Parts: sequence; C-alpha cells; structure tokens
Amino acid sequence: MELQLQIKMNEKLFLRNPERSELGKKIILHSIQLIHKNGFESFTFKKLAEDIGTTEAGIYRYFENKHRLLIYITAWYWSWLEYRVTIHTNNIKDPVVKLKRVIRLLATTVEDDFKTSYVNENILHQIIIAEGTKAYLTKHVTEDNKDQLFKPYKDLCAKIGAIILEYNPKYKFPKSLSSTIIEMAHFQNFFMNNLPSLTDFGKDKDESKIVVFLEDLVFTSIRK
Amino acid sequence: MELQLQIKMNEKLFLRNPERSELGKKIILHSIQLIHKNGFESFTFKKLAEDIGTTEAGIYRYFENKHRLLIYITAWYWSWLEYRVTIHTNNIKDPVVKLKRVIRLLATTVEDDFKTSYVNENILHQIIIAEGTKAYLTKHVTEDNKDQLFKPYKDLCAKIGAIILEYNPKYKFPKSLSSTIIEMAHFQNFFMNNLPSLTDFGKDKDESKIVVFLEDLVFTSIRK
DNA sequence: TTTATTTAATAGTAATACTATCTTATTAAA
DNA sequence: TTTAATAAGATAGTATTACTATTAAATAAA
Repeated sequence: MELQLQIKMNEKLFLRNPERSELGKKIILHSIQLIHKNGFESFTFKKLAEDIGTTEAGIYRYFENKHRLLIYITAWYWSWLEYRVTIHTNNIKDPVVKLKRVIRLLATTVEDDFKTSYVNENILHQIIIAEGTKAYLTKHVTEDNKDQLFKPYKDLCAKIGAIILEYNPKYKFPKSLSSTIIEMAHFQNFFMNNLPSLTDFGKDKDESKIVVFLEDLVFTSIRK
Repeated sequence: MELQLQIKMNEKLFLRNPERSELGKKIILHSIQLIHKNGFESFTFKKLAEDIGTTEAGIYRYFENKHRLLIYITAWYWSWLEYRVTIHTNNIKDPVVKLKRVIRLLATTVEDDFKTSYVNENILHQIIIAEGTKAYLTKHVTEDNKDQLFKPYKDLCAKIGAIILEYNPKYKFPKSLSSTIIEMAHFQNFFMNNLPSLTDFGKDKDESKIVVFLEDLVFTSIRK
C-alpha cells in the first residue's frame, strides 16, 4: 500500500488547482526551487515559465500573481507542519513532551518524512525562513485574511497554544507565545546563518542550539 | 538654546547624503509618508518624485534603489531608538528598571520626544513594524552586512543583551533573547492589528498588553 | 572671466507584470 | 457520432517599473 499525502488547499489561493495537472505540479516544484535560488524579489513568472518550458500566460492561468503563489506555498507549508505536529504528538499525554517535539519540528530541518511527490520539503523550509513573513506583511493582509488565506498558520498557532494551556491552564499568553516560538524558530535560524551577532549560536550553525533556546524560553515562561 | 538631533549615517547607505540638501530631506520625509500609505511593494521612485515635485533621476542621485532607501530608513530608526534607550536608561542602576524601560520604548508608540525636523517618528514606527524585516530578508544580506548597513540594529541588540547580562550574568542567550523581544515588540503589534487570533490581545488593540507579555517573557527567562 | 564641478532636467531602454487573442486539444452533451 | 463547450497552450501586445545616458543650467574655484 502506498500512502500519498494530499493537503486540501483553500480554493481562493489559486485560479486553477495546481495539484490537478502536470503543469500545475511543475509550477509548484519549480517556483520553490527558483525562489530558493534567487529570492522572492527577483522571482518572476517569466523566469519560472522559461525554467519549466512553458509560457508566462500559462502560469497566470494558475495564479493571479507571484504574491498569491507565495501565499499558496506558505499555506501548504503550514498545513504540512500542522499535520506533522499532529502525528508526532498523537497519543502522547505529557504536554512537556509534546511541546518539546513541537519545538523540534519548528526549528530543525525536516528529516525524511514520507514525502509528497512534487514538493521538496527541505528547500521549502529554507524558503519559509527567508520569505515566509512576506506572505502577510502587506497592505492587503486584511482582505487576504478575510479570504482565509492564512488559516493554516493560524490553525497551527492555535494548536500549539492549546498544548501550552494543557500544561498550564493559567498561563496568560498562549497564542502570543505560540506565534513567538513559530516566528523565532525561523528568525533565529536566519540570524544564525546571516547576521550571527544577533544570536548566541556563533558560527557553528547548529540548529539544536535554537531548540535549546526556545525550550528555555517556553518552559520558563509557562512554569506553574 | 535649541537642540537638534543629528544621527550620523553610514556613507554606504546613500550616493549623496540626503541630510545635506533640501531635496534630500524631502526624499526622506515623503518616502516615509508614501511607504506608510501604500506599502513598500507599491512604492516607486516615480511616485515619490511626483509627490515631491522633482524627477525620478533626481531621487536616483541620492539612493541607488528603493531597497537601499528602506535600509537607510530602518537604520535611522534603529540608531534613533538606541539613542532613546541610552537617555532613558542613563544613570539608572537597577537592570530591572532599565529592561522595563527598554521594553516600553520598543513596544509602544513614540511619545513626543524632541523631534527631528524631517522625520515623522510616529509614522516611521508604523513602517518599521510592517516593512522593517524586509531590509535584511534578502539574498544580498551578507554583502549588505559586510558594508555595515545593519550596524545600528546589531548595536541596539548588543546594548539590550548587555543589560540582560547585568541582571543575570549566567543567562545563556542574551543576544537571542534581545533580538526576540525586538522583533516580537513589532510582530505582536502587527498581529494584534491585522491577524489578532495570533495573539492574546484581542481587538482592543492596547499596546500596553504587549508590554506586559514581553516583560513576562523576559523576566521569567532571565530569572536567577 | 574662464574653467571646472556639481546639480537638475530630458529622454531614453530593458525588464516586469500583466492582458487579450487565437489556436488546438479534450471532454461532455445532444 | 456529431456538435458544443471547456480547457490548455502559444503569440503578441501594453502599461509600468527600474533604471541609464545625455544634455543643460547653476554654482564655485582659479
């Protein structure tokens, strides 16, 4: 039996569902590679089309613009991460163990989970670190949010917040602490690799130190 | 006697020093207004030139491109904030009081300090919240960093890290905690106003709650 | 006063972010 | 089975963006 992970995406994220055609899957695969290689700013549908071997207009039939494609990619990532959090915390009673696993999932490079065919999760993780916040740091967040485009991110945040409250029901800031560790798992990684003096992790670039920092931050904060 | 605050900016940030001409000052003033109004993505030198009443080429004589102008603006902000941290923590012995003041300076809208003539600090604060991270989240961070463009940010982070160590010399992550509270002071504000379910601050949009959250985060973490 | 230097205005260009149209292939209904 | 509808693909175009190059005017130095 072969299991294939299928993530149900919000219909408003695209014009045509990229999962339902070969071209669509190529768009996702190659856009992740291109954004990783050159960054989101210099990423264009023209370059993507050339990379795939199709035309610009072909891409535009799937996505309204490159920003929507970025939201699609980030939404996919957060959905996938929530799924991984679910399977890794399932059947575990102790919220301390759960939170430790969550922090590890947030802050370390993905091991080989069972993979989806057309997404390279490892490169995707790198993209989210460098480009993820650009999905919502716009003048049209509010409208995008009304279209539920950020639901996967918010769901993950809520899920982690719930585990925090499991441990200490009196803790006052479960959601803010949750969004803090989500963002910091990425920012501290970016800083460590690019602006190391903003961190205490030196040049050895060891992700496990970020895990230790985040665990310390979380468990001292929520201590009963 | 009239005091005028002058912040010495890194020469690599500009082609021609905008502080030294009327046009230069207008560029700073109006770019802050325009970026605040329409966001950094839709901000162009053409629009800025029309706004000021000069030409596009006129702007290009001062700044290489709009991203450099964003770095200039953010660098100015961090320098100014470090200056404010200095005057507000000067002559205070207790690191707890110092840290509380720092958090308040980071997380609340600026009160009327003595103002600089050509910068609207209040709007500037809003810009940093929404656009600040875009200054370094690029493929060319490393080169920009070599040019010292992010020095004001790193200096502020180091300064706050030092106060943390004053309180508890054994705390393991002074710089990471410092960059965490700097970023979170802004992110929690953005979330509160735009994606409120990522926070515990509801719809009342009260900045003082962010201060309470950050104080809790910091003081539980660094407790001896 | 002449010459150099800075500053500003004009006019371009290549690339970007799209849109519109037309053709061909596929599927669905009659 | 034929026709109709729909989708996929390729071609060509446009307005805007992000610049550069050239020329003209103003100012300062010799």
